[in-house]
Amino acid sequence: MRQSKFFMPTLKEAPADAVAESHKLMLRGGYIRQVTAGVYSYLPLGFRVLRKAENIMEDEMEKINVPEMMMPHFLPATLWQESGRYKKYGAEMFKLKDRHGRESLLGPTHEETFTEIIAKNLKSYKQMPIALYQIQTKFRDENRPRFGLLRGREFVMLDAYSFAATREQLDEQFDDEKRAFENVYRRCGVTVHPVIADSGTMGGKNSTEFQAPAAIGEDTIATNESGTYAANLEMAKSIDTFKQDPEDAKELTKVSTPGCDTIEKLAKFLDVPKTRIVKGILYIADDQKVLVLIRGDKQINEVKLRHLLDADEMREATASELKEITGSEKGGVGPVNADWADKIVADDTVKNLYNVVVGAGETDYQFENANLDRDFKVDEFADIRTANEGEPDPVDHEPLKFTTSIEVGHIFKLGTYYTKTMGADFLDNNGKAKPVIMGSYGIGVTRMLSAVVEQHLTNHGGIAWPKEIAPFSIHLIQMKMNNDEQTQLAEKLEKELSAKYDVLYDDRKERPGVKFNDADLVGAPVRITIGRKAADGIVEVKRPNDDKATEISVDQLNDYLTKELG
RNA sequence: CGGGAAAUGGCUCAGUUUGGUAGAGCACCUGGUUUGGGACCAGGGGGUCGCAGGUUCGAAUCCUGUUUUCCCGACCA
Repeated sequence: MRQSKFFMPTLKEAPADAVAESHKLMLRGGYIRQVTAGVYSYLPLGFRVLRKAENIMEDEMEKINVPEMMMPHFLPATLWQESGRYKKYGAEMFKLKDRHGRESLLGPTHEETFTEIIAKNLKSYKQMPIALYQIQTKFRDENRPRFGLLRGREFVMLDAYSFAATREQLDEQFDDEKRAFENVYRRCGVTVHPVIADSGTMGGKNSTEFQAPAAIGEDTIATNESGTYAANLEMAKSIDTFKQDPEDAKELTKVSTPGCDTIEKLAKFLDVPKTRIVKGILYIADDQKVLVLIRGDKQINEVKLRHLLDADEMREATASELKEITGSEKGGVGPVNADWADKIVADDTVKNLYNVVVGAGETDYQFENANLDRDFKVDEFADIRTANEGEPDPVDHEPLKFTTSIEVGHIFKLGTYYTKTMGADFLDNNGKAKPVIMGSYGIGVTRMLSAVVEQHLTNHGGIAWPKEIAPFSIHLIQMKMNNDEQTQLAEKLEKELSAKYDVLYDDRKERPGVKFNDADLVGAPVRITIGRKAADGIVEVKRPNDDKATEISVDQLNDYLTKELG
């Protein structure tokens, strides 16, 4: 490809809107341009990278015998009403009406569509196990799109769905997909950690996210040193090392604590450690009033809490609800005489505490010396706290380390939720009808590109693309366009190398600085410069992270390229 | 959805406090000089200052509304 014909609008300065390095570089390099919030055009350079990533995915799916197909973007609401997700998905879904007033939507994901096609066309256990996938644009009306391709309202996703007659088949399919995904990430040059994840309110087991550590990730993962434990922070478990020495129960005493509406202030005012305070927070979970208790030094993890309560909708009570229901404002809410609560749940850290401070059910008042069972009751104990960095992991008891990361994939054993609700049955070998067992596997393709760039920034303000997804393998740069020897050599090399590699030949009449800076943004694994010594058959080669170029004779070029590019 | 910030030429930004009819650098066009890490000189084109009202002799600037974008948080099978 001749660069003079290649549309690659580079920018000297990044638009002020861009914050993430990957976003800035993709804008500056002319990979993408924003059309509206969370929606991007893929310019030729970006499109080449996208295509290469997709090709790798297609290759890996082919290897595990999963065929590609394509579902429509435009879907009828009826399909989603069947599964019950039309309402549940809520504001996140782009909804629209056609001229007849029929409700429709732009697909945010395709469980329903795939399940339906299986429900109608797969009838026997003999046809299973089988899996299908597509690579396709998804639409989600995100509340807050951000960081370029990281969270878009329109994005490309690979979504695969497996259909099995038995659990064993599902397990095998799951392992195949997992292996295929790991191959995809490896070939795309993304470092990922498979972590234990939340499978959401639709259920599902073995929920595994592929998390790519990066500076601008939206998630936090907790890992241990030896790699035996890795979990999304919203699911991470840790061991609580705090132990309070047993004490005799003292008399319950009400004390005034003016203005103490946080644990911080309260601990200071009463001069007690936070571990001697139990905080109470009111949650509204599917219209139930749930008082949640946790030791003062810990934070509630709402994902764990939601799982415990098995709630579809759950939120913290508003300030006015709090006052109305408990009679106290923030800080004074506690479990003693909390008859208003439909349920009281507590984190495990609330066990084995003696003479603690709890809210007295009255603004600015606390009880001291409260004791479990004597002064208040708990309906259920569970781990509902957020793990802290440095706490021992639950497997090998090593300190947990937190890392921000990008969720570039999510796989899990979906089970029979969709097949049951949508009637996807098959006959087993006894002629008995059973629901098909599903698995669901997704890669955020465009998001993954952000992750690749975040993980491959160079010291020179450019990108070092992994060779398999680099937009070009070789960037051939001619220094002086009016030098015949250089032109001859460049055109010869362009022709020869193009037979084996993707070559971008910079034939523009630009100054060297301009060409080199653009080359840093293109980020090809090998840059070949044709300059002064062209007549002697000597060129220069450089990789994105090399500080200097190396002179090499044209005869040696093939060996060098084979070594670098294969 | 809650909080914050911003919108002036393709990009980065100044001008807004104190109203007087729009500017710089980069980019672009022409000519010339240059040519190994975003050149220099000269000349030139391009903006009804997000939009709509209002105040005023006069609004980028003041007021009201509105739209859009970004950041933090919540949300995100």
